[in-house]
Amino acid sequence: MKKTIFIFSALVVAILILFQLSKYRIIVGDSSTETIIAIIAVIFFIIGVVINKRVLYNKISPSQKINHKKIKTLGLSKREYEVLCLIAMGLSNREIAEKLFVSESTIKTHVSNVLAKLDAKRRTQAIQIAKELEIITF
Amino acid sequence: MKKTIFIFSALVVAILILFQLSKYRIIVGDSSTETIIAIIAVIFFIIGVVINKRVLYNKISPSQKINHKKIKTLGLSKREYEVLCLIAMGLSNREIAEKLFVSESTIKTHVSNVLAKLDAKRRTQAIQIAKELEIITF
DNA sequence: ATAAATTTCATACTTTAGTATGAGTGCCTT
DNA sequence: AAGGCACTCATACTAAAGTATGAAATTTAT
Repeated sequence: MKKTIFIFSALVVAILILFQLSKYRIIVGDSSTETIIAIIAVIFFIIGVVINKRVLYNKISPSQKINHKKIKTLGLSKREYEVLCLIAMGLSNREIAEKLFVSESTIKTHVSNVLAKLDAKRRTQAIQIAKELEIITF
Repeated sequence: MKKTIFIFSALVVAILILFQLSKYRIIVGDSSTETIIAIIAVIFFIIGVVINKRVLYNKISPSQKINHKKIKTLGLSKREYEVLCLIAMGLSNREIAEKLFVSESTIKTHVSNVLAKLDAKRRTQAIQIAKELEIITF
């Protein structure tokens, strides 16, 4: 947020400088009006692109970012969340167990807890719910 | 593609008209230079935003659109694809059966076919693969 | 340091999921 | 009309997934 304010302030200053510069040059007459207008046009075109990219990025990115607060609200532990991510990657309980160097029954316990906390009946439903809650990415 | 060409042509024409107009007005002197520069700046700013939005849209949208060609390539039938979508929504075989008014064994057959065609071992893996192949949306 | 939470594991069981096989029906195409 | 394809269904399995309970070890917090 601080970055945005800084960038916008810098932009405003740049614009003011540009206007003064263009005014001075026109009066002095050491450059043609068309050139100055063209430069301003290009600069504002670029500003438009940059600002729009920033706005669109903020619109799109939230759905791709993980909501850490919600994970805490749900009471998901570190390990449980880890298991949830591996479920979403399409791994079986055995594969998850091997990946985390624990027994399959441990994973089953974690999965059961995850399902209960997400209020899901199946792991496929858990994936769907976790996605809607923005606690996992795709 | 035709639309893009048309819009760009229209933009170029608009720009040319603007330049001529500004030149004329400056000579005639019925408007201040700052005003004209400001108008041009605003217009180019808007053009920058619009063009950037168009470019970004084309970059983002492909990942959100369904690749119908790939569905055909995989040999997925209408019904099988339907079942795949319901799997991705987190439904169980029984729930899918109820939703499509067929028996659970029918769904099992479809699921088996889907898994074979997607080269998946589990339904969760099928979701992941289908997503990567861009045949389902999230 | 002690309580609370997390992680681990096991056993026993129930429920889904997934496979294999065979078969009937309807639709479209050649 | 006959063959191919998609859809349907059933039976009989095997393999996972998920539940319940209890318990020990470890970590974290108060």
